[in-house]
Amino acid sequence: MSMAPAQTTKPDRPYHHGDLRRAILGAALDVIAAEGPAALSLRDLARRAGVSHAAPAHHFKDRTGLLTAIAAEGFGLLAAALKEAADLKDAGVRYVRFAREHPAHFQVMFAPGLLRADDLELTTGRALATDALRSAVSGVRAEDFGIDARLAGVAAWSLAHGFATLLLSHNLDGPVGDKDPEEVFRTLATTLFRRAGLSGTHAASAGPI
Amino acid sequence: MSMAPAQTTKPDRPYHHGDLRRAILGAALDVIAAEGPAALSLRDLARRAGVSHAAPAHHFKDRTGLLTAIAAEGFGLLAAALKEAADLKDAGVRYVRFAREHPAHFQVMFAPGLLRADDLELTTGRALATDALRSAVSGVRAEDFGIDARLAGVAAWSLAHGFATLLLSHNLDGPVGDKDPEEVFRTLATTLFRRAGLSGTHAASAGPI
DNA sequence: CATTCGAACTTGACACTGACTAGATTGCCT
DNA sequence: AGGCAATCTAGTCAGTGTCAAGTTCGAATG
Repeated sequence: MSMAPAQTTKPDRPYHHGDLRRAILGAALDVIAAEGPAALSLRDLARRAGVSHAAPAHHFKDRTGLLTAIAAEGFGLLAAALKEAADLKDAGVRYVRFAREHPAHFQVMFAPGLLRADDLELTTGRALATDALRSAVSGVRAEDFGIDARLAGVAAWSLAHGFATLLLSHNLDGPVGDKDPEEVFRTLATTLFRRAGLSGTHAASAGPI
Repeated sequence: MSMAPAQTTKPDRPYHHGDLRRAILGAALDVIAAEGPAALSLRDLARRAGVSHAAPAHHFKDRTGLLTAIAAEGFGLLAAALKEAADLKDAGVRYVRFAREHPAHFQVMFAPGLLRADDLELTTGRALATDALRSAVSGVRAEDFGIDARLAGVAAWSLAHGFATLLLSHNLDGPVGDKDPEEVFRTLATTLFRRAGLSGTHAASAGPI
């Protein structure tokens, strides 16, 4: 939201913006959160930052590059959030919280058609996040669940991802109402995973990471 | 571009295309399934159908109208598929199958930023689908599940939607591998919902949360 | 301190897109 | 047949992403 159009009398950023990359990213996140990735325009972002229309292209090669940078940053943030999860259920709650706190990142992260799939920062960020997710699942023992632990991870991920996605697309406004979504999800996950032996209480032997 | 005789070579569609609306829809579904909704261009669709660049605008007012029509059609198809579900788990399997068989519809249906929210066909289609989903959940009894039946619906929908979404975005290529996704989901749903009393058969009641 | 050098940014241009308008063509209906 | 409404064409306008070439500035180098 930087309101400074750099209108002269700005000795520290007369020509160079100073932190244009961050300014563009921030504006892009605002637009995406409000109107979706489709409504994003590089020229509009440049206008908001008070720079010329082609300035963004110097920091992000093109539109896809900007989206890819956002997705990579999102995976990094998600990995950091998941890394501190106590157990699988907590990881799910953190997943939902991440989607609510960073809706723009979340949307872009799972829109592969908008990203440069072979980007280095993106792939490493994604690897970090999947590692964090995998370690959260590591506390699950196959005999407790009845199926492959990998499948338990798929189940947990699907539940959290579906809940987060439906939440962001306003498809749960009715059922969830004004209740705290994270609390609703916690109830859901507890009920579904409890009797399946995934409550995480007795699986403390396998620490995180 | 094209000179005088233009398309010709098509005796059965000299001036009027015959079924341009369906042709545009079909081409749009192909493009979306292959490259996502962002890569969709009305002019490109017109080119594929061999008509002028403004012809699609008569059938769908604008780009948003086209996407909205696709979403409405998708909700209708989904409602039809869910209506024949035997129980909640079967409904989930059908949900996943729908996403795999109609990936373009599925993507657009849950991208509210691309749609005209107050469109009549869209809202009625969505109502049909949610009714079908609700009736699939109606077999669930609260005392069997430990929580509100409405929340059971949210859980089931989240699981199926998350699985389908991750599948379409190629995030489950590793875990699922070459196995049949619907079979994997059936296993997942069975394991998660069995002990929670949602298998479709009556299950033993148990203590609350 | 002066020079150079490269990164950050600007300017200008091109092809493309969605949206709008007016007009041409066609099939259908009475 | 005549007319009418749906269908499609053709032209235009503003907006967009991207490329190429210039311009400005900070900082390292001599």
